[in-house]
Amino acid sequence: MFIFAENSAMLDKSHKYVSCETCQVRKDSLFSSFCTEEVHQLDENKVCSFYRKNQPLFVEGTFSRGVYCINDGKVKIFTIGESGKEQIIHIAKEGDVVGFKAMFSDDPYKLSATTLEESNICFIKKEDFLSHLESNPGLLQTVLKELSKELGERAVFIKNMAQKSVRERLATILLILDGVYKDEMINLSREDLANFVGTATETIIRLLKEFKEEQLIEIHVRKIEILDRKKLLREAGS
Amino acid sequence: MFIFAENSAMLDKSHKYVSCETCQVRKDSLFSSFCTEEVHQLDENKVCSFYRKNQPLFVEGTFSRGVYCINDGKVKIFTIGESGKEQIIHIAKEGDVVGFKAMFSDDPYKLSATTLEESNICFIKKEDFLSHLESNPGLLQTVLKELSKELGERAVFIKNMAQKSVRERLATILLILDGVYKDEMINLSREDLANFVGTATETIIRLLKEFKEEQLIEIHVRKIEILDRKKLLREAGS
DNA sequence: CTGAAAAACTGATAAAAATCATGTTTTTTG
DNA sequence: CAAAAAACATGATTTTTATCAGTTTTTCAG
Repeated sequence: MFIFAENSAMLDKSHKYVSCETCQVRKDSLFSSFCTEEVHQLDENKVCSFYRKNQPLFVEGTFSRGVYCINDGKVKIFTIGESGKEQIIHIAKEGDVVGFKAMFSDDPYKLSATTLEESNICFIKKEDFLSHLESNPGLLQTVLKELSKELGERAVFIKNMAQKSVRERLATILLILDGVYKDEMINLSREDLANFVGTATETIIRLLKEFKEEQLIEIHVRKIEILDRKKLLREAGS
Repeated sequence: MFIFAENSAMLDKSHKYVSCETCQVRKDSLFSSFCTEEVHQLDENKVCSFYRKNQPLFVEGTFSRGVYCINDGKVKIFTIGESGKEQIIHIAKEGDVVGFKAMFSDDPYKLSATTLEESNICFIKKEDFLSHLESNPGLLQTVLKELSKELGERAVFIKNMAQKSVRERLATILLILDGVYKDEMINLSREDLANFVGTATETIIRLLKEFKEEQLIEIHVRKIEILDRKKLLREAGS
């Protein structure tokens, strides 16, 4: 009975208790510089929730009420085009804080965020986040740095879309995903991959087959294992 | 004689004296919230220079020493791909402050900036800008808002590159340039246009001809006049 | 004012990738 | 557990856009 309960708890993240004090991923999050007192404050005011796969955190066009701190799981950040096709801009993982860019303007979200797998995510109210930002110059510094970093990343993304072939872009994105999924295997649908690379699903399927034949990757049903990072980097053309 | 001198001065921006106090474009710049004292301080420490066409303000890979405030002129912000082809990310105009994103990380510039025409541009040292930022919460607010706005714009740019045809992208970019060049005609080389839209120069030339035949634009040698913004917006597909 | 260089333009061809149609697995769910 | 749905896969075809190889026009320095 207890063994069942334990197993169940291991699979079902909804029962996992998360305190900011002991949260392992906080160490390399926006909140890494927080002192004990601040962590305590964060802990008191946050709301931690379990998200099923494909649950939205926020939707473009709505207004920000706070930020989301991912304790466990993956979240795709995307925008929807005229035709209804998603364009994935970024994939956030454990330790990432999501949705704080929308808080500095009075404009609604320009992007949507949806979980890619079962996730544990804490919500911090806008007012709490902003008050931390005011009282903690370190946090402000980190936020400015992060904004600047993302601006750079998006410029590179634009250049890649403009100048690289689909094959090169897929290689590039696979390497990015390798960093996101770390020791796990990449676990994205072909459609999501296509919406990240900016191409058709069929093209992704064909190219993955090519990469597999060239021993750059291995495919386990739907999960992708990177076999040869060096060659893949060469394929990425940069 | 005097008439000649006057005409010459009107064409030659190098002799135009610019004080922050009277600078017309400061009103809608990052520094719009500055009080008299702050404007005075800005004025004392800035260095105002004349730039010829195609002069670089900064080059990717080098380190930031301060920010550039465009009093008059246009500046392209771009990054260079593997093949040496530029990808233009943004075109800055009078009143824009350029290069401040690179100041919040210790990383080198990820983008380059070069004048597109004769320009008057003031330089503000990193330390001066940062000290203003520290003492003026309004400036910080504006900076955060600007960073957030640009992040949104780049996400839209990525989506456009991924999901729109070259024709739609050209229409989109022409409308953006219409805003940049305001009452003037758009004055960009076909190559720069191609590097902004993310396509080949020949394709741009052919599409401009189409747009001209469809009475959306008029071409005066190299300058482009927008005739029908409404139709162009429809062509842009959003 | 002129000649060389740069930019703009044109047409033909090739390559890349989208689209469409259809079949096969895999996953989800009652 | 079986049926339905969703995701994955493959082949044929079409469209878009890049590339190449020129010509003409414009710009600019001397």
